[in-house]
Amino acid sequence: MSSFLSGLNPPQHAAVTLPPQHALILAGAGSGKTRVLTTRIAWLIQTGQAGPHGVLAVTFTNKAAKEMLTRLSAMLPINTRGMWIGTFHGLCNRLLRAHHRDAGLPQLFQILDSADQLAAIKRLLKALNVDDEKFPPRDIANFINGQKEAGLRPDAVEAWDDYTRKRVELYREYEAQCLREGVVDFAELLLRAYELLQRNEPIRLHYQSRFRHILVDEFQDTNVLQYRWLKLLASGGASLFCVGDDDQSIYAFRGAEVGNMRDFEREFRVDNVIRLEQNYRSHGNILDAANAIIKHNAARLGKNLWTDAGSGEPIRAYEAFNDTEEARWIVEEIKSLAGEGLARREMALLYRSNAQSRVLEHALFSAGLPYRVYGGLRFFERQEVKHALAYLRLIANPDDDGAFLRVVNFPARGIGARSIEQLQDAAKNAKVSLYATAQGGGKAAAFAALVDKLRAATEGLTLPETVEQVLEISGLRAHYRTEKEGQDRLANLDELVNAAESFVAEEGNVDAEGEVSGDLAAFLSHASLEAGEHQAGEGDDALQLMTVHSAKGLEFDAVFISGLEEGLFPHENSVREDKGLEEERRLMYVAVTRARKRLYISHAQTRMLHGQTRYNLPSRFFDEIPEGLLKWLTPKLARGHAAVSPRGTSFGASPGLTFAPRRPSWAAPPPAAVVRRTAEKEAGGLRIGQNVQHAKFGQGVIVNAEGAGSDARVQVNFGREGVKWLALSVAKLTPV
DNA sequence: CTTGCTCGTGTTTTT
DNA sequence: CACGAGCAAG
Repeated sequence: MSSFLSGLNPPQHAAVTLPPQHALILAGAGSGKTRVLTTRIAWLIQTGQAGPHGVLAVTFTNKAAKEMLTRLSAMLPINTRGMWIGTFHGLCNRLLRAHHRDAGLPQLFQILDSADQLAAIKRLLKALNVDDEKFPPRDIANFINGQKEAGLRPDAVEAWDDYTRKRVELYREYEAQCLREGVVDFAELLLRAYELLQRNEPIRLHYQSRFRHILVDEFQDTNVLQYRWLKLLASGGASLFCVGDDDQSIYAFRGAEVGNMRDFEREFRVDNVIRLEQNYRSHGNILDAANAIIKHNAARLGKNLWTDAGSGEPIRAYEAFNDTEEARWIVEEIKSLAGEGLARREMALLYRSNAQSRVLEHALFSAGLPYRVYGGLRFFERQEVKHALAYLRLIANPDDDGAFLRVVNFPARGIGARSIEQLQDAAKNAKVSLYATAQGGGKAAAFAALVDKLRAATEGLTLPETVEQVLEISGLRAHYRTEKEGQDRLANLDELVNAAESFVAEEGNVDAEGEVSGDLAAFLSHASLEAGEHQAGEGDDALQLMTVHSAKGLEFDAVFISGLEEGLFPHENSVREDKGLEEERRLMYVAVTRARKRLYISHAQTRMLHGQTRYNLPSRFFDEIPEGLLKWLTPKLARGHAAVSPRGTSFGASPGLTFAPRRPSWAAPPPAAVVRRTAEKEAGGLRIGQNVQHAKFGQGVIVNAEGAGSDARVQVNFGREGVKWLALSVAKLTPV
């Protein structure tokens, strides 16, 4: 019958053609998860079991949602416009726009991204005279988001100590401020949409009877509130089809609850748990390594990936002297892969944290290798773009104090800190917005008039024209034209006009009503929710750089995982938390399973971090990969626990001897300054950077030293055992 | 009011 | 190192 069913393997076929009922699909990496999801939707529609508008499909990223829509329209001759396929945040936004009155929101409410939220909290603390040392804005933001993700409003939060009571009070004040200004943050989108459905029976019944089939992608990433949201929608008799992989749960830090998978199975009495374990992506060695790594985790639902592809190449491992040298090696390997005919866009360079991209980018840039960085500062997060958006937000909603403050004096128009403070006091007393207060008089009145002028001048214009007018009238263009480093910023402002153009041109973005104000609101939502992955050069053949987190869901022929060091990956902050290490390991699992044919893993002995040199041990993840799968490209130095150094002198035979630098012959010599610094820190014959063995703590690396003679002490980083100060006269340290 | 400087502090991952 | 906050001079 349907051609799109052919080619599915038995479990995939079973999942796609399951009769309408609750189902949990445990889909391993590369097992055809997205294909199953989209084919399921196509099958439901083609067999007449559902109409396009009776399906709700939820993803976590815009990329995944877009992918699903693309594949769906390739399979079925239907118009996917108007189908409810999107991210949790996107769908909730849609829901709240449609029912803004019932949700208690202004029609043109604005969405705060995390940076906007942080700024709003800082502003709140200042207004309430709260000490931001005692209550760091970041912590407050985390606290508020955490409560919202658990579905708790301030009244519902239990506070047992003064500190928490104060934070709850701030939460309450923050809510009031947001409501006053007509803005909502990310978590608020979800909570408010949930409450709307919960409290408003007609609306709830409407959507419950409309969506008979609810499909969820990356179910392991759902938080408590998202799961409740799904349950609420499904409680009218719809069937919930959840696809997930507990081994790829890497968002616990932002509230994701893997336990939702077990809860779902129990609460919905799911008797259809289907496992997709055949991997179509990676060669055998890569898959074996991934399986071996994830086996070290205790809390798993259990699943073992297999492939009928050959074992392929071994995994290449490399030990670099420092981060720069690691980057240099990666560049060489990439050049040679390109020489073999591999496209650059099929190669990815992954790292644990964004800060690591600098060194790598530098090396790539010097080598003239085209590359593209994902994440980092995105288009809609750039300051000049945010300024422009702030003006647009003020047109849509002049009560948006956050937007007001951002641009009231940008470009500079003589409204300084003092005037703003007065304005804020007046606004607070009158309980109105800054814009309303500004209309009173003074220099600020000129700004309020500017906002009015913008609104009048853009009345009836199309969205791109509106943006164009705002850039001119606000003086942003003029400002950046005079600034010497303003060329890139000007280009970005032009790009914003383009973005508005393509936004309008894109199918489904313009509502049937077609009002400009509606367009503007939709565009601003788009800017907040989709911070702008569409960057220039998307189609170019460029090497892909990104964090492991943002690599989830992607695949490449060749993958480099860099910076595999204790403290970095696994990250030191995670090792302290009890469930943290398992999440790091899942992260490693995700990283490894991105590779189709070639996998390269590397670490550096020393690395610059926070402006100082850090000495890290190789990551434990090296040890968790069976040796037979690895091919070390560097001599086996002091690696692993039983390693024996090929060079150097036995400490016991000649105590007090200064050892030869551990720097291998193939590495470039360190700069003179480093040598000098090293010499200064010499103590008891051991050097900073020296690897040592301790009877109890195992292997470590000396990171600091002080004293001399019998008082000599060294500080040793034992990796997972921690960093310790040891007296040389007492501790037995053997160089390795 | 603006600009430019110093100082101190700090980063895991993101919809 | 790099950014933000805080302060002194134009």
